[in-house]
Amino acid sequence: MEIKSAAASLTALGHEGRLVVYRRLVRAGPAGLAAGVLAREVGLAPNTLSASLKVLVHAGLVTSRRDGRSVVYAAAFDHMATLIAYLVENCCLEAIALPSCIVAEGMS
Amino acid sequence: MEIKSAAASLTALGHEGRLVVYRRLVRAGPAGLAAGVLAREVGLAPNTLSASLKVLVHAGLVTSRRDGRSVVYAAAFDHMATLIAYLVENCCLEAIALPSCIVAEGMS
DNA sequence: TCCATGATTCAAAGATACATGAAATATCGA
DNA sequence: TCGATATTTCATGTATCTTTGAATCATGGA
Repeated sequence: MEIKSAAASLTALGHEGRLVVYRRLVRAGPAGLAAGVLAREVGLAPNTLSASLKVLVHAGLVTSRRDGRSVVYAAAFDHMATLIAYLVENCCLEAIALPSCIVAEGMS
Repeated sequence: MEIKSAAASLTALGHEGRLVVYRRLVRAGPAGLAAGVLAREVGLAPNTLSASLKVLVHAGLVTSRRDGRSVVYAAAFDHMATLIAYLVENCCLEAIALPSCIVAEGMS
């Protein structure tokens, strides 16, 4: 992962509202959640949530697909795994031996 | 780690300039680096760097101590370990079994 | 086709963040 | 104390972010 992508991902998550949204999507698992359901659950206006999701999708942390009238959003677990690996490799002490532990057994 | 602290840390790192600064401090290890040296190495004006360091310190990611005429900054490795643990616990799939691997062997 | 539902886009306003020159503060040595 | 070095603070202008109401777009059913 390049530094620009890492910074974009960190910025996207560095907003309490978006972090709440992302965490809710993580709990929803790969099946994801429709935008409307998500809006009700996290207590955001539909347009506000749409803006937050746009940032998360643009950063690569979330994917979307249309399902009938709904648009279903899901956490991109592989992207988060890559981000965590970046932090471990670049932002930790003596981290050379760790990534395999995280990436291999971790998430995705 | 609380969500507010996590968001603040992610925001602090979600800025390419600050991420570069933080990575340089990580490479410097626990001994840290003086502000002036850091400014020269990352190519930032002293006052600009000072502002970036202020954000990182406020987020808890970096510590500072005065050493003579210099102020030495160092990465707070334990804080980063906590942040990574937060991401693994809250933002990953089936992460229940993982944190010990990271926190125990990881960094700090 | 027409309507209802689900979601996004647009525009505008207010709030924050960013970088920078100039000034101020802190420390040390002469 | 005086000057030099190291760093921070302040003030400023600019840019970006965030939210929200209103309008628009997309889909499916009658």
